[in-house]
Amino acid sequence: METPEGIDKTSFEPAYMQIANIIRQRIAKGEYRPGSRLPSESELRKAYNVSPMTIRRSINLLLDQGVVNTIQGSGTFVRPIALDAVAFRLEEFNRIIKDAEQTKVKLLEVQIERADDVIARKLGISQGDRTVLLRRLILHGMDPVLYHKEHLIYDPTRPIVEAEMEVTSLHGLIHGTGESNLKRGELAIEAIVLNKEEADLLNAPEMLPAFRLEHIFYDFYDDRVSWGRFTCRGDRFRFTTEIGFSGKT
Amino acid sequence: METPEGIDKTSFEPAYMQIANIIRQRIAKGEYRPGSRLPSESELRKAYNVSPMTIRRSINLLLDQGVVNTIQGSGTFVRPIALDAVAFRLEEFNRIIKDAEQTKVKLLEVQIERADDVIARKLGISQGDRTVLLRRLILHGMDPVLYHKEHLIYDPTRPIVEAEMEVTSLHGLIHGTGESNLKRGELAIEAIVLNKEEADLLNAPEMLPAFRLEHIFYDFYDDRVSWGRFTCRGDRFRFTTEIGFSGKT
DNA sequence: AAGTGGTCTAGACCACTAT
DNA sequence: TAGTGGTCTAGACCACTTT
Repeated sequence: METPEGIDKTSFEPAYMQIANIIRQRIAKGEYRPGSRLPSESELRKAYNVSPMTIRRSINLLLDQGVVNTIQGSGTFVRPIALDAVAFRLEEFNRIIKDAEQTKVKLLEVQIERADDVIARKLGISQGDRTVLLRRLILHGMDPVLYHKEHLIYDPTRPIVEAEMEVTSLHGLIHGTGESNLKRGELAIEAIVLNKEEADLLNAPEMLPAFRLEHIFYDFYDDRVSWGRFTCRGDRFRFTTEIGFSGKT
Repeated sequence: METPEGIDKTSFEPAYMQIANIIRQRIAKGEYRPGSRLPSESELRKAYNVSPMTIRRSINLLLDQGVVNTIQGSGTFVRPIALDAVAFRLEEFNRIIKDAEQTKVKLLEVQIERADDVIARKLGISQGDRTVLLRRLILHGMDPVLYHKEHLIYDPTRPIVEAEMEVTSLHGLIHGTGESNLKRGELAIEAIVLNKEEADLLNAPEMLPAFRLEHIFYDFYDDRVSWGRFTCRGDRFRFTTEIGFSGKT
């Protein structure tokens, strides 16, 4: 039995969130151990003096966050930390850009180019078809941090300037502002060493370890629109994340 | 106004999930466009003939999945795809291991070692303190795919075998089975080139681009327990993910 | 049979936004 | 002021697991 732990019903923070946070903190403190069963929903309901649906939402929150596991008819269990739950977010990657005033995008090249075999295959078009080649350098202060090379399928009905604004305006793409004609995308991160072109632009030694983020975007007809790659120095960047029970949201 | 779109209340799939899926499919079809407003909750409630809480759960689901955005008092809006929502999951990394029968873990070394300056700093102990060094090779068939080097803080009250089983049993760690004394961890992915030790073990050329996954784990006293790194060939592995509206869950 | 999680109802009240 | 999302109640019924 729990002490009717005080949740503040007048607070800005909704009850279900307060309860979820309290439970998470109790796990972090070691009161509820990984692998063990939480008090049942009806016990929790009495302890916090709320309705079933509210306790349900708390548990659902913790479930979504991967903090607990539920087995119907059996109970709710604290989930031990596991590597297969780990996710690396691209936010980190974007902090470079988010900086705003410090960050400038330099357009190195905009050009119509005939697709070679690689580009044709990646974009699902025929060799020799026209594409728009875009090359950009993202600078942080005077420092080049990100090199972006992208091929758009050339659409004669859409002027290049507009295509550039809409599809590849970095800010829009990264932070998802405004309307978009893109339905979905596929992304991949590779470990590489810089080639000469990339090394020159990033002001780095050739053969330096680096990350390459490859992307393909599709429109609402499921046709490919763009293929491209971001490259960044491996010695100036790492993807980081945390798992487990840290107390707060 | 919507046609009272049929949701099957006798189905295995709960109503709130059916509705969320229908809405997601409508977005994928282009019926609801990115940036535009969804029908209001009361409209949806009438259209699907369910109670407010049920429609609420559907919207909450889509919210959690990053499919929509809500603005109180204004409406629910379809979220344009954005790179800052992208997450790369380590599942991919683990598929290598999950394969089970094909996969074998070869323990190369277990040894007590005095901490040098790097290890001491990483584990928050003093130089010269004892640690347990573990070196493992994960093989897929005959093929070495992953090299793991880990340092545990030496705990004289816990025999090495047990420490090895508990803290670093790879299966437990990765899939989160059983009980665990680990509270949280910090992880980072670096782009590197293989050093001689790694190249030899992974049967790869030195200087090959590679990923390194560094990890630190903490116990419930917030003391560091283990520091280690997984290394894998960059030419045999990439992290992949998708964003956007693909229709299904 | 008793206890557990899972879904759902039909309202209520509140906070916020648009007009 | 009317419409929107956000929270919450107090029950009901179901499916499942444990004993």
